[in-house]
Amino acid sequence: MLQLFPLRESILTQTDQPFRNHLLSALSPADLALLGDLTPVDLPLRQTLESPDTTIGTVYFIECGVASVVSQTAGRREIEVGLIGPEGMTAVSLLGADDRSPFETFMQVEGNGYHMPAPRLLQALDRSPTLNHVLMRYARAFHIQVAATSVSNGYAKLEQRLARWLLMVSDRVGDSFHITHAFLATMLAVLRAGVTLALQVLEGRGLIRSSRGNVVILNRPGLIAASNGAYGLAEREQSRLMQSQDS
Amino acid sequence: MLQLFPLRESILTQTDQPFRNHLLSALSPADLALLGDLTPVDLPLRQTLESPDTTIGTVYFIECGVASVVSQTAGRREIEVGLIGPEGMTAVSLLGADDRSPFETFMQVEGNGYHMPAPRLLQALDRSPTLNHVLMRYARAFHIQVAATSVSNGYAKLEQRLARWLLMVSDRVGDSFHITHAFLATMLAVLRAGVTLALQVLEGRGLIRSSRGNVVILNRPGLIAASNGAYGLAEREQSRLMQSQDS
DNA sequence: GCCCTTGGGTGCGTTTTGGTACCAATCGTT
DNA sequence: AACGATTGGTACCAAAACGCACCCAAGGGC
Repeated sequence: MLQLFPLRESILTQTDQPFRNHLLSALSPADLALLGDLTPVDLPLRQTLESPDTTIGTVYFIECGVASVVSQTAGRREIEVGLIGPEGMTAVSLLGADDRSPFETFMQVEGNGYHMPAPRLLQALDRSPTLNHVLMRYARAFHIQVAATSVSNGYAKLEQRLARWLLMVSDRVGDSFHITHAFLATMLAVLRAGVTLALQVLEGRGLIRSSRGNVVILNRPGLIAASNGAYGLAEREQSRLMQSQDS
Repeated sequence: MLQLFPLRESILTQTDQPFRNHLLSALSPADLALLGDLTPVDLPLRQTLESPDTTIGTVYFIECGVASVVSQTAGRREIEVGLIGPEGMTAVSLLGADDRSPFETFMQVEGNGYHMPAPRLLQALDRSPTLNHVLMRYARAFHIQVAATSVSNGYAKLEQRLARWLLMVSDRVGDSFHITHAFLATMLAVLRAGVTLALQVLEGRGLIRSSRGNVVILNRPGLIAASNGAYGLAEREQSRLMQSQDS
């Protein structure tokens, strides 16, 4: 059977890899050397990793935690367009021949990772086709994720979108994590009260457990079913795109 | 003042450029030569340009018309994730180190363009950094457009999303075009009746004129206002990304 | 002309979500 | 222990969208 969640598996399994970040651990020693000094950093809640319309100076590789890529809408509201965890990196713009992004990226679930100067990454990309390939494939997976979010926003009900979001986060940080209803509401661009209701429904079905500021995933297949197809596409594609470099 | 719609302007203005496609007309003679035989093709309504989960064999450069990139959702419904016109090309996946896409691309407003074999494009990309740069910047603009669609799907009302869609199409084919309510409903993943209502509202305000199978944009600034911020971001970014190669 | 297909307009009840407000529970701090 | 801030639960009404169903109108082909 096709392994659909290599991301999830590797996060939950203790490995002897030096890196928990999938990109870093997929790179050859030569490519890692090209990246140079990867500085370890703590990534506390709400820390900004990338500011809108600003030249990107620093690239982050997340080892643990989740960052959200959000758009500021006209009405000052925010909405999430993408989500980054240990499977990826920030600064995907740099892989698209751009030096900035109209979106903001900040930590949604605290953790840690590495960072490095953006120019150094560009230099390394220029010199190593293999590095380029690995990161490019990740960028591709990220773009598909964004498209899948668009689809989800377009036709899925709140409850289904919520289920998808919880699954995506649990893929990246495990089955238990800290998150508030208000934060969730912002990311999904819905009312906080609506999130409360939807969480209660999911909890009523035994799919999750929710206490003050925390969510625990209890029944993953059930949650996937509850997402009604909203969850899955991006994850299959991510898996497909990463396979070539895992083998 | 910053020219926000170079795309639109160049479509409406008769030029002596050999190509109406922005990418092709931005390429140097050397890069064009590298692409080799660009075959002219008519692109009738509903013609498939790219099939989901299938190796991409052909790349299309649209000269006139609009193609939709759509996702097939769980319930067999379709929803648009992106839109391609004379500013761009299909097969953006190829620029992301991928050979396929989970989405389908087909003509939404008929027109014509050029096509070429995908392997030839890959070869050319490999040989010309300048070609690579131009197409990469377009891919970047496209990805931002997809993200903007996600935002629009997430928080905008039907009427605003509709206004955005009409504006995006008019940017690409001019102020009058053929489209049915049912098609619009599918693209926006809403009920056909809802589209009828929303079109009537827009028409009532004198922003458009809608007759059987046709829409005419009458008041562009008004429509932009009606989109309530849903339209604009992707277009500004497109403009920014294309500037470097226009100069 | 006539039929038939396609596209558009409308009505109505239901479901979902938005908007707003207010209260209760929990937590950290003083 | 007391307090304030954060977080979660709930209620109520309005707006929006869904899901049907049904009819009308415009065009095309015969």
